[in-house]
Amino acid sequence: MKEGPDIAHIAALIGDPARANMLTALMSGKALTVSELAEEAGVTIQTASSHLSKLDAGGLLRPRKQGRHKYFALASDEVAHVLEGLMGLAAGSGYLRKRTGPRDAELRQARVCYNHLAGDMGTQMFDSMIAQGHLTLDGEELVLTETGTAFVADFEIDIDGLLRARAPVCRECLDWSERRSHLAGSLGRAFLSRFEELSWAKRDQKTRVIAFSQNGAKAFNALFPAS
Amino acid sequence: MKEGPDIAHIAALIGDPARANMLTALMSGKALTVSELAEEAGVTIQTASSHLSKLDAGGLLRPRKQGRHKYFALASDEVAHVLEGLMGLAAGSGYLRKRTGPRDAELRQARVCYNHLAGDMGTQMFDSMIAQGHLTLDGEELVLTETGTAFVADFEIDIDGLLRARAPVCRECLDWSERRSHLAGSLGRAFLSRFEELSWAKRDQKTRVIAFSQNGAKAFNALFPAS
DNA sequence: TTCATGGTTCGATCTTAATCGAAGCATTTG
DNA sequence: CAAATGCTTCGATTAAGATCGAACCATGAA
Repeated sequence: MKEGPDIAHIAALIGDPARANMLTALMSGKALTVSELAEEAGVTIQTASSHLSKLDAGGLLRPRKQGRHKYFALASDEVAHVLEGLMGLAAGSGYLRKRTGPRDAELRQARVCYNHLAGDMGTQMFDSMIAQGHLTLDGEELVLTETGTAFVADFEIDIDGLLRARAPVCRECLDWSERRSHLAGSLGRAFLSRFEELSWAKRDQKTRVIAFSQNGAKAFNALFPAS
Repeated sequence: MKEGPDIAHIAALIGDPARANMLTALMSGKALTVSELAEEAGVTIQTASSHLSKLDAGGLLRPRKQGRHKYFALASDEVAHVLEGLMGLAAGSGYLRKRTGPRDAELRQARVCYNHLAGDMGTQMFDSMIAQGHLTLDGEELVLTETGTAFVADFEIDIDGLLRARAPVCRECLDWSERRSHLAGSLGRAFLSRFEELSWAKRDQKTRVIAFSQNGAKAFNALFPAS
């Protein structure tokens, strides 16, 4: 009589108010730090840490370390889907949660992050490459597919040179404004310098802002269409 | 911080092992009495009664009194849908209550999910109907096409009656074992009872297994060929 | 190096709620 | 009517786990 998945364990994970608040906050799709999630849930950081490791052990979260921060996001669409279903059951009409307020508009749109493109356009490029099948997530590792390699070569980036070098070619980097992934690694850097080479974009050395020309932005959007 | 639907409360309801067992038992679609559910959950009748009134208060159940018996069934397709989703998450993270045995294989192949067909054969039926153009996905919504209506009527299902009723006819339901959609809604239920009517299949009353006869399976495969 | 910051681990406390015995209703049957 | 059955309510016990202070670890900055 006791066959099948242990639904009680998973439901109990979601069933604690503090954890439910955290999960709800993560429904935005953004990754949040431990302290931010503690704040959202209204508990201390120790408590939040304990909750988050439980949620992680239950497979509901996808943690990523970056520097001395630890970011958490929902593990998959399925998790979000179940949470949505639960909200429906809870007879939910409009549930609104405050989003991170808009900061400096230019910095948010496009800026330099370790020599690669970050900000709104960075995440757009990343998402688009995933959607087009140029990049794919193999577990924790980000890999360039066959079509991706062709795509990059077509853009006149010396992909063979990058591959020969020992540095990691593709890396995910979490965006501080968007809280979503963008492309880092040697390929990320190559893309940015190619944009500059083509005069699509120009960096401001003092502010980290990247200014795209009108034509550059148009070309960029053609190459990396937003879904 | 108390605005919006209280997902923690409803998840906590599902999160107790005894209650989860009861809900899982009700996934068969049958209405069960308090004592049967107590047996299923492995608790005394008093305890079961307490659990059931909580589940009812949470809107997860639909109780019906009949003489001195009280029957409980799941409140809606949505509830069943969320439960299946939770099973998917639990199965994905490897939290199985029991290891995969012979019974498990049967469950994967064909089982009852709130009175409709789930498991391998459920997804096969769903995929086949999509492939044949009987069903189509209009955005988020699943709709029965013109040829689909004819197909269903041809199978001697009272489609007009279903359409007149207010309940949703076609719904997607995500399968926890297959991780794919199968057909739910009143049409899904009609199909399963028609299979039983034709003696193609028979449900096991204790488990959720659906056993197809040899001829039944043959006829099923002819009607819903796997791509 | 030292300091500051973000996160984790440990231990003790305390709240919540699951559980069941016993008694109380309600309905059917004899 | 009384007896039997199915379920609910009450109360006391008990076990689980949420919480936070304090100490600790790791990373980045000065």
